[in-house]
Amino acid sequence: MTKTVDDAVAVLQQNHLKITKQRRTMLSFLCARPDHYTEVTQVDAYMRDFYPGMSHATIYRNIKEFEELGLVEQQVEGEQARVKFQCDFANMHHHHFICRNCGQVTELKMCPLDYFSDQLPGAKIEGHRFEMYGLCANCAATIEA
Amino acid sequence: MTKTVDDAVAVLQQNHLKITKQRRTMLSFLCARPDHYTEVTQVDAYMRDFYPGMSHATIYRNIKEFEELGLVEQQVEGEQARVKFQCDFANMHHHHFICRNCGQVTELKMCPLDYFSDQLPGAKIEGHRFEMYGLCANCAATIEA
DNA sequence: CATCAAATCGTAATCATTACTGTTAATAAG
DNA sequence: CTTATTAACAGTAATGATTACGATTTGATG
Repeated sequence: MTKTVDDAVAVLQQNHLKITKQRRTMLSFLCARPDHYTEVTQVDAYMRDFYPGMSHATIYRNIKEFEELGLVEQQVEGEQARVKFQCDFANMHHHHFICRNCGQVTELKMCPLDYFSDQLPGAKIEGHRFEMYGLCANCAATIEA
Repeated sequence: MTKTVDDAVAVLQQNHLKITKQRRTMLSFLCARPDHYTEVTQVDAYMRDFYPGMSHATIYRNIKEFEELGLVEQQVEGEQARVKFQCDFANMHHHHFICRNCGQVTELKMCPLDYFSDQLPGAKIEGHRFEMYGLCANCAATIEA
């Protein structure tokens, strides 16, 4: 079920987007960090190191396009945005637990929406956001020691 | 239980912060918009209109201080930050449903954390974020018509 | 290979937020 | 009430992420 760079490139093709070496490198970079949100500024720094003189605009535009295709997930929380390779393009609805130490993402099953919708009679619920953070089991064990 | 500007000012006093006319005006502005998140840029615009030549820094600094005292709630979602007068300084744990049309905030009872903690054995959950948005009952009825 | 639209570059703009420094004014003590 | 102290403020300018734009390059297609 976990997708690879080639899977992502195939999606680009299917949508008549051009396969450039920059895009391939970006996807490769993101794909190498599965289950981790990476700060967009770090993606930017890496790309501009890899392709000296690469434009900021290109990087941000590509992230936006990748997101529209479901290849990555973006999160705009506070200061700067973060982005994560979407290992499962199927776009299943899910929520995340994010470890503040190692950055690992755990997908949660079940959605809290079910428990709340009956508190809002008449309202039309269009979306929601749910996220948990802390220390994953590994880091919790390590740090406590 | 709903707090007023004077209650907020009292908190400033208790914490040995000075009561300036700027701060009073800010709190008054925010207090007049209960259950609504206001964009910080709008607070900024209003204050600089009220006190021509007022400094951006003062406004942002005050919001941060108000937040530390629990007088307001801040939300940094995407583009610009939003802020809301905290009618209940008691800092009870709760979540929000936010109407995208009128901006009304409904506080939700019950916290989804309970339903998820057992999915993360060993992890140390330090925080979470939950939010729902859409149309409140009033707006849903009006817009549908 | 030739074509053409899509991607990219490179520069500069935008815009929210913050640093910094000298000045003002709220508070508490006399 | 007067004064001393120091937080709060004004004003200017910086920062830093993100985007606009015009010129150039390059991937896809035949």
